[in-house]
Amino acid sequence: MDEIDELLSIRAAELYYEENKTQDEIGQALNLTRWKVGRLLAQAKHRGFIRIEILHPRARRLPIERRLREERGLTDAIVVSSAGVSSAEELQARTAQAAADYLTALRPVPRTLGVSWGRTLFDISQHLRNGWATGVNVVQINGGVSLNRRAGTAAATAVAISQKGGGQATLLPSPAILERLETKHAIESDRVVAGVIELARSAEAYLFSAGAADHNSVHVESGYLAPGDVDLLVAKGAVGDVVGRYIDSDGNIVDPALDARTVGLTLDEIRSSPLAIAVVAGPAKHAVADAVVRSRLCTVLVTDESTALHLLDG
Amino acid sequence: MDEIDELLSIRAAELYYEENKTQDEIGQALNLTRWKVGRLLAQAKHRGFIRIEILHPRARRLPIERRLREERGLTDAIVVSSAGVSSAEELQARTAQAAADYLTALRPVPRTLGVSWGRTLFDISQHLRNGWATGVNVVQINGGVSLNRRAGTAAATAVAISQKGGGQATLLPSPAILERLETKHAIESDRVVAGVIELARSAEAYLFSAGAADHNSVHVESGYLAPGDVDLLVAKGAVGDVVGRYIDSDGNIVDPALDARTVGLTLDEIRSSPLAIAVVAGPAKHAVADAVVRSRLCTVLVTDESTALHLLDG
DNA sequence: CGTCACCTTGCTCATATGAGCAGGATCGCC
DNA sequence: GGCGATCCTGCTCATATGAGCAAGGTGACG
Repeated sequence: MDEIDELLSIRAAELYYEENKTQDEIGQALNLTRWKVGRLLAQAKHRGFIRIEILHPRARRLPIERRLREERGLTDAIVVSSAGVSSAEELQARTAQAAADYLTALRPVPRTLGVSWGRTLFDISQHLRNGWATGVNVVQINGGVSLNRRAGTAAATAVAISQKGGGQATLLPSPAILERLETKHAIESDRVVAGVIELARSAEAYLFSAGAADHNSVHVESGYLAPGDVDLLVAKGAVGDVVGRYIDSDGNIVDPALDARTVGLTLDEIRSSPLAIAVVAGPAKHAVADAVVRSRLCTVLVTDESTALHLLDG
Repeated sequence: MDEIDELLSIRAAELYYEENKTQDEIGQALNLTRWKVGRLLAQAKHRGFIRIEILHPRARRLPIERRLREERGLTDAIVVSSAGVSSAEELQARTAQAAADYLTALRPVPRTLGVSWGRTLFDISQHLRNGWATGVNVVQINGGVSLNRRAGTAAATAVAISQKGGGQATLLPSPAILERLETKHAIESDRVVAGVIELARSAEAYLFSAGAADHNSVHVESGYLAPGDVDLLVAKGAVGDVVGRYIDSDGNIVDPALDARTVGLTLDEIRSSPLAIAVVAGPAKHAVADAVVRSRLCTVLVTDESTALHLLDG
């Protein structure tokens, strides 16, 4: 295609897309046959001169979703558009909304849904509509009795999801991480706790997010880890955590001793589930998202466009 | 349009624009008739959810051009797209290219073209192709013997335009601004200078740019004005200059005394021309561009998208 | 509860567009 | 300059889309 044709294809595109002329009219205006105009427009599209964006908070990027499914072996992928996003909060909100939409549309409806907790999960619970399902019971899959004043968001999350879904919530009455291994064993042998974990193991689906390994982590905020602890984990290769368990870029546990003191389902238990929905968004979580997908921790990923593109780059 | 339809229109748009499905296929996928799908897509477009951009250095914004013609009374307007522009230089280059294109396509071909000088005009001269016209003579319309080492760009500009257009250049051998009024009168009464100005008055078309009233001005760079002089002009309301004459936002001469010492056509002489092409681009020139268009100094404007939108906002 | 105005829906029909093909131009190669 | 391969052009025909219309549904109001 020479320069003259390239220019013509731009003129044609202007008339077609901005002025809503027919290819025939454009042909008359530019002294071309309408077939030539059609070919010029096809060329312009093919060469990437035409960009079509859908500007809407609920817009998704289907081609990227397909690539994620095909190239990264996911059962399903939901990628929200970043077009026109102004703030990180907006991106988070869009992703949470998309996750809520996905849950709502999920068939068959899981009778029991295992959930983690955190900012993302809380947002999802808030975006779910009342009556999004009927009879969906929720069970926590990792410890989450918070040590600080924001105590209760973990519980509130599970309760909101279950109530809006017309079911019951079963909370895991345990801290996320215990200081001593013995305490962890003791708690796990508690009849109630053991029962909840057993129920969690039998859940038909899991819904969880991932945290970045930095000082903004909910584990730091909740007091389970000190900022210095996180630094140590990062030094050992941690990129983030899933259900409280810190992993490296290959999805392996970074610190087995710490992991042994963490209450909840193991990563392998989640990995073996036929339906594990991970919701991960934001630039800070690119690395964890990659680890989660690489190590097949999830079968379904809900994320934003730029995170998705990051996954596909690798 | 309720929320459910809005969402459907987004889903439909994704399938239509990103997945290239037919409206019929979309209908099957979403359980709608194809007519409903067509209406949803029309709604999505109408509501501004669909943005189509032409990404190309030569792309223009025809709807904005039309608005400029209709709302600001221009004979013609050329607006280059800002989509995908990374640097100010790129914007300047695009605009210069568009101006060169406009000149090349201009019919009837002007026998004599009056030009000003400056960075923009130089860029235009460089973007013109050899043989862009045959027999176009060029005459300078304002003084421009530069006082510094970059002397010669003014002359080079006029010569390049005329040579590539198969004609002769007539230079105005005078400084842009003189220090004393008497000197200005003396120069103007010089037979050669008077002849050139007479020729300039008879030009069939004018091509000029406008400068912002700031320290980057070519007048400062060339030594005709000191930075402090510009500050004074700004204090008097100057927004920029056209052919060396500083104007306020209404297009009026800001400093009559200074203006009297400026050699070249007057603004009214340019204003009375049936074809006066102004080329003005860049955020710094929004104010001058507005003054130029408001005071009808030009009949044709070549500019960039954001400047054009600025003009239409007022 | 009836009536009317308005909006939505699913259609028919005209138009716009894309696929595929045959003839003709263009180019490299000898 | 001859020859074949390739690309380009303008066509026919099938398909996709938008305009306009009549029927049905909805809601406001008496």
